Amino acid sequence: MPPAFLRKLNTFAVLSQDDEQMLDMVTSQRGRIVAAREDVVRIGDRVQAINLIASGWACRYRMLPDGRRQIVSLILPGDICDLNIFVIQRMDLSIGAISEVGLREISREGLETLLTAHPRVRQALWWEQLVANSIQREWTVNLGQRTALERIAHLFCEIFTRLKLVGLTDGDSCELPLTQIDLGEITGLSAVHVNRTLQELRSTGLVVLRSRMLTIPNFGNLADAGLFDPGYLHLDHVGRHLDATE
Amino acid sequence: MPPAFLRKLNTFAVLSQDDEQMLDMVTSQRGRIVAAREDVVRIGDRVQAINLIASGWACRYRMLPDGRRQIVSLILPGDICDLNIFVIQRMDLSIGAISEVGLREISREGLETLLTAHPRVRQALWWEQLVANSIQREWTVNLGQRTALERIAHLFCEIFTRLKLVGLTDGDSCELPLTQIDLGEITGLSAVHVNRTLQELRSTGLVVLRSRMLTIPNFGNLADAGLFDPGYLHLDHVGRHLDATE
DNA sequence: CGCTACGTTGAGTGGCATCAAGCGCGGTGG
DNA sequence: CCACCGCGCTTGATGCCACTCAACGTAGCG
Repeated sequence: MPPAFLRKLNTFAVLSQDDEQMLDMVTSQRGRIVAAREDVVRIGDRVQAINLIASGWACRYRMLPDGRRQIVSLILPGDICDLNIFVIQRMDLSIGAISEVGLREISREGLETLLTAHPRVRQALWWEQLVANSIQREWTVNLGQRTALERIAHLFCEIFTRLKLVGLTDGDSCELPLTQIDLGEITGLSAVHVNRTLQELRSTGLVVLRSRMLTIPNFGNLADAGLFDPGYLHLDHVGRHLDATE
Repeated sequence: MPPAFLRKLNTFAVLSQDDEQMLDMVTSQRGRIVAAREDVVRIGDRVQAINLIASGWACRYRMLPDGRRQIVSLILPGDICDLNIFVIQRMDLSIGAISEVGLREISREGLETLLTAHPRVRQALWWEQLVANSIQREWTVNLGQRTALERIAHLFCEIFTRLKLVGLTDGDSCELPLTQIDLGEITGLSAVHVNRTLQELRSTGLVVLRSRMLTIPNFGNLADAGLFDPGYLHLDHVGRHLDATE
């Protein structure tokens, strides 16, 4: 199976073999492993390279002075940690590993080559950014307007859909390395209330959740419960060539 | 006084006279006026050009099927409605005018000229985007972690700071064309509770609010109340040349 | 086998929503 | 000119959703 990020970019533009080779070269120069619950980069760090998540889950988060913590976005396999970070000197928030994370680093020169000499890759990367922004806005809606149950249902729908895009689902199941505390910091709820809401989702058969594995027996039902409309993920754009692989 | 957007871009990069002339040309080709409470663009609309807000306030918002509405971001004078929208066919959310809005349209060709032939403008536009993303994340924190009073205090600090950047403050005052309903749809609170929270902010002297005018007698106090840390607005980057104008 | 992290459960509380009514003001038309 | 209306602001009463505090269960692990 192709790596997640290739699979993902390929859905946003039809890449040539040449494009893919260049991508492979640029992303296989340097990498590292970050243990679960460690920081990938910390707020204030000097920006060296762009990190691409090859495996594992990470998140962007911000702390308030009194210790409250908000996870502002999830970074799943194939996702890039902020392209536009190159115009910045220092990180303006921290990125933490949720599970063990495998990183690939993209150097400034490598990125510039991609952007200038590979227009289809450039297009795909623009899409990546656009979708990331759109997700960020949807989270605003989630936190501002939805009830606890809707928030969690919506989150699960989003996660499942994003993982499916990069081939990390298995039937109606996928991994879910988030603790209930994590879920609370994503949805703006207390861990206790997350627990009770999960029980409700379970008892109504909307989700099955055990040993870090999420199963969604009927996606439509969960989507209804979470008012999930996948439009903001812009899957409608997904490349024509997918017809061949699906 | 220079137009807001020029003033803003100039804080993100030092523009030459040539840069400014080109910007002026590109943005003065076409424009339109949108009345208060009308939509600037509607979800599903075909994307024609990039809109730049020359005057007035607008907002991006999303509706839920049952009528709930969330304002996901404020667009103030000098702000651009999504650069990366050119890779999209149709708008994925609506933009509404809060007060009467004066728009300038940037054509695809005009934008491409700017991005390729004017590196400093390109840099400034990247910054614009980066800051917009950062603001979006901060709103996630606001909705997820802060109390009603903190949310509104934080919002006021952000608005005042952003307006100050483009020269639209007057001492410790600025315009605030938002209704309490708008404030509720921004902060995820009911209009009734916004009202009561505003009274609390007023009675403690943190803000003065009357006839669409916001006054912040002591910015530090309000910032403390809202846990406002301006780092996410990246003002520290603001150009060296500002020394001359301030 | 104790430690730690995570999950679960119960009781009590409170922040914010909802419902409802009234007020003030500017706009509009008879 | 004034009655009328609509919109936004204000206030009170009531209730619920979600928080806090606290205790206990459970599983992985050194």
